[in-house]
Amino acid sequence: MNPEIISFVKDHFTELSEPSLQEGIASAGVIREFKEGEVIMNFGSFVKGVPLVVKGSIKVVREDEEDNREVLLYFLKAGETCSMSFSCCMMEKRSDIRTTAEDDSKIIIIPIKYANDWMSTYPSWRNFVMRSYDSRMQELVKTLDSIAFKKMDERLWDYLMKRSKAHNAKSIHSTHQEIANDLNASREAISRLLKQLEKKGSIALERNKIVLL
Amino acid sequence: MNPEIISFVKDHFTELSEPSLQEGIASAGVIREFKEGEVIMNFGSFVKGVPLVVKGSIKVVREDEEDNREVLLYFLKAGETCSMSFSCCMMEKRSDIRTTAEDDSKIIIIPIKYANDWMSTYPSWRNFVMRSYDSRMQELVKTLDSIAFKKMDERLWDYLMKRSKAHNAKSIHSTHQEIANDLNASREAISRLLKQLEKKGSIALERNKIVLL
DNA sequence: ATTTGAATGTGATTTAAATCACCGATCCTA
DNA sequence: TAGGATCGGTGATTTAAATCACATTCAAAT
Repeated sequence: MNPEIISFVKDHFTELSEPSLQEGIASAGVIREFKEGEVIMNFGSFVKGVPLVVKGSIKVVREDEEDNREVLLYFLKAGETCSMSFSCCMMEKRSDIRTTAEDDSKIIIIPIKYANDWMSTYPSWRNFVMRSYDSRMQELVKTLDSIAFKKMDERLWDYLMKRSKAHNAKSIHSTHQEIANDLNASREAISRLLKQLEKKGSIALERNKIVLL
Repeated sequence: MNPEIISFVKDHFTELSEPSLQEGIASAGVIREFKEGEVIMNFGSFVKGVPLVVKGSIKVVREDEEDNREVLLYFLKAGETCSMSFSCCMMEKRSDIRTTAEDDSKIIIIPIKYANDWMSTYPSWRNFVMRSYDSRMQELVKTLDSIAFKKMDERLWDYLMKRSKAHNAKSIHSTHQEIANDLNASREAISRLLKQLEKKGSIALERNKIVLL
């Protein structure tokens, strides 16, 4: 039983307000920390538990079956959980996603057994899980929209906004190539569009860094 | 209490095997039928219950916020449920999708209250719901992959396969324009690609109809 | 301080698909 | 059966982005 966990839950998961559930999380949960860039879970690995993010920002991507190209699914920040992982461990199947820490991050891992039991015992847990499924689903559909309908310039802008939100900072630390990968675009196209944004005065470009204005 | 429902459940939802759950579904559920092309649920409407598909094929699409373009999300067939609807009614919010009957279809509607209660009482129901969330999620991600990585010819072929599977038939009854809408492409492009497929001997083209060979 | 490799900038070319502009064929209905 | 509407076919043009081919800039290591 880890009292630190209780305060994390109170801070970031207000919905999970039953004291006995909070105690359950504090007893069953394990805190894990990841450095920026560190891979939390890779393709093909078994998921040992449900992750509750308490600090930082997690990037969730999926790898294409044929090629080894990636699709960015979404970012997770404090107060959120990964529904994909959730269903993975419910179904006891291998992960088809990869999660990496975008920033230094802290996560509470809830072993499957508890996550599952609580679905019947705690309405608030059940609700939390359902709500989280729902919002992940919404995210996915929005991403779909975006890829289907929008042109690169708008997608890039949306992406910069999303990342800035996930980090809660106005500067984004990565190379044009990395951004191009996330958007499934060419590095040149991204460089040119970023230049345009810079000319418009929306951003400032530095090496390995983009500052939103 | 409707004995017809029990047999539908036994036939198509084998996972839901507890007799008391089956009886619950038979008591609480309402059978609704829809003709081909009929709109089952529209954008913005409140979702009154969870739909279990027992016959036919349901098309689930989402409308873009800005333009009024549509994205095809997936097809549902007998034995499946719409997670989107599920979360909609759990959250008691308006639908952001539209579902239409692709074929003449039959659906059992489970009122929210029961669908929700059963989450705690019946592990098999809970599992069914979770599994369904999972597979819808998978579908979405696959669609995402497809839009992000594949070229029109391949997407078209996948689409034809998917529709043929959903209908369980080797002929597809729609116009090139309708297919173009689903794939978010131009009618001309689809016509040309279909012609190519015909030349390769994969399909035969008729007015309003495509036959897979 | 010089090298070396990664990050970025930029022009030229190619490509998939959208768009535009029209055609004829087929169906429906008055 | 005549006439409009819908469906499908096809060429020409335009467009967004990928790709190719470099040049430049920067930062860190030798």
